[in-house]
Amino acid sequence: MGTQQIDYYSSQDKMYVAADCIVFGFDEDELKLLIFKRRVEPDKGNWSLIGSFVKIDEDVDDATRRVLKEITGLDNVYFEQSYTYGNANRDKGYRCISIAKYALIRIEEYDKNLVEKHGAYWYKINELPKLTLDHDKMVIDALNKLRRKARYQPIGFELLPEKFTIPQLQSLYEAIYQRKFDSRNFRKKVLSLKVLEKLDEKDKSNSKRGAFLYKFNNKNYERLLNSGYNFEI
Amino acid sequence: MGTQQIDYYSSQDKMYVAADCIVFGFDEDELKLLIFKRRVEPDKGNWSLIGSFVKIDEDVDDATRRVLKEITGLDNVYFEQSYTYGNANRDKGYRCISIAKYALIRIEEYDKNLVEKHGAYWYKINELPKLTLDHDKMVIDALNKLRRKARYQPIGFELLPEKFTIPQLQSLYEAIYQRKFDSRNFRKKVLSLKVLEKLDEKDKSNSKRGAFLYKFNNKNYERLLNSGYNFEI
DNA sequence: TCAAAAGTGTTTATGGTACACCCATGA
DNA sequence: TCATGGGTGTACCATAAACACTTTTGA
Repeated sequence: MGTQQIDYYSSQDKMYVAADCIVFGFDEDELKLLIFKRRVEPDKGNWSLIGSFVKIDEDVDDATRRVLKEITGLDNVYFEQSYTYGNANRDKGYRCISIAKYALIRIEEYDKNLVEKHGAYWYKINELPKLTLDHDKMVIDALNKLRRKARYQPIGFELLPEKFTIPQLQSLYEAIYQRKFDSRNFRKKVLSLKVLEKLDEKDKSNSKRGAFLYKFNNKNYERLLNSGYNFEI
Repeated sequence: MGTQQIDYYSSQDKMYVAADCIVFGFDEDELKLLIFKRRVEPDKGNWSLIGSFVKIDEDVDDATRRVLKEITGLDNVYFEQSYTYGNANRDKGYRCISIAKYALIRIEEYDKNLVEKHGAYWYKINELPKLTLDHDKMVIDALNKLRRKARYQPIGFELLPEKFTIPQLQSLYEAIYQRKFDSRNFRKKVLSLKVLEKLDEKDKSNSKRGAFLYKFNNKNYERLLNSGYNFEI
């Protein structure tokens, strides 16, 4: 805050602040979004992102972690801040500012029991139903942020299992950018970054021959980031 | 907001929301930041960004415009959202969430009378004093956002007068990125974008020979953006 | 006439892009 | 044996980077 300290909030009206989460996952070569069918009014039956009001003594990031934990059962979910939506009339009936965060989760780690409990479903990113309020825009914005970020940080790894194959990594990037890449050029590029460690195991779930598994080398990644680079696939 | 509608705000405590502005300007080959010496408690005498609480029925962007208008006397100042700062203890005594915006203004258009009125000063970006609270971090984050954005949008034009020379444009980019560029390569690059229109006038304020003035061609810029590009100087 | 900034071209290096075939294996 | 996905190398082109001298003109 700056120089002004006028009490604008002396009226009865309350300013609500919500941490809303755009939860991306990757599964079966598809980028997916976790959304919820509202089971209470207002807007019962409509699809929505998940979120929660931020408590008065709670960091916004902690509110985000709380929401993600409740929904996915996971601690330490990767998330980044997207935009903050502050139009006075964006919500119905009350003033609510939404601080949007996008999260990336490995679908196979996701606790499936939580789905039914919360009325949650994974939708393919290009088959989404209409969402409530301005949530459609929030998804578009988050996806654009993800795409932009994935260009200069190998963020995509957050969406893959710990061990993954290069064809898997490629199909993830194809899902994020919604276009095909040449497999020779893709492989050349990601290997040139030297952040992948080849393992002795193969994953044979997709082919008879099997594809070598790799894991992500965090130490080399740090080095890469500090030297400043650009993914540019 | 998502599925939860619990009333976390039933206590006396209020959640404040502020629109805080990181105002960049360009002058005499230097990138500058507009900051304020607080003349009231708390934190009297400390340097601070400018901001205001968001009114209950006011869009956050409108609050930003209100602040910028009051400080600079200008309508239609260019601004972008930076981060939202939501730590519970980031402000003193009360809970305040800060939605940070960075603004770019042409210093010569700035109404100098407003400086004294608000206790405002332009500081060179690399000679800033310590700012109050987390405002130092807000400036660093905003500067990084500006740098990143300037790579894929010719955002720098917002900081220059309507008519400007190529050496001026270069020194702006040198101020933003804090490094030198080769003048031949810089000129080649910006002219290749075809968003500059050469005028018949010269600016002789910096040399006897004078440098041709250019203006920014908005139509070509739109075309450029839609075709997707990357400034990459 | 000279100091100081404006303006101009070419060469080299790097990295992106396009492109087609062989390999391994389980069914 | 064959269908399927995994894996490899090369040639070309576009663009970034490095680099030095001439021009203009007011003082």
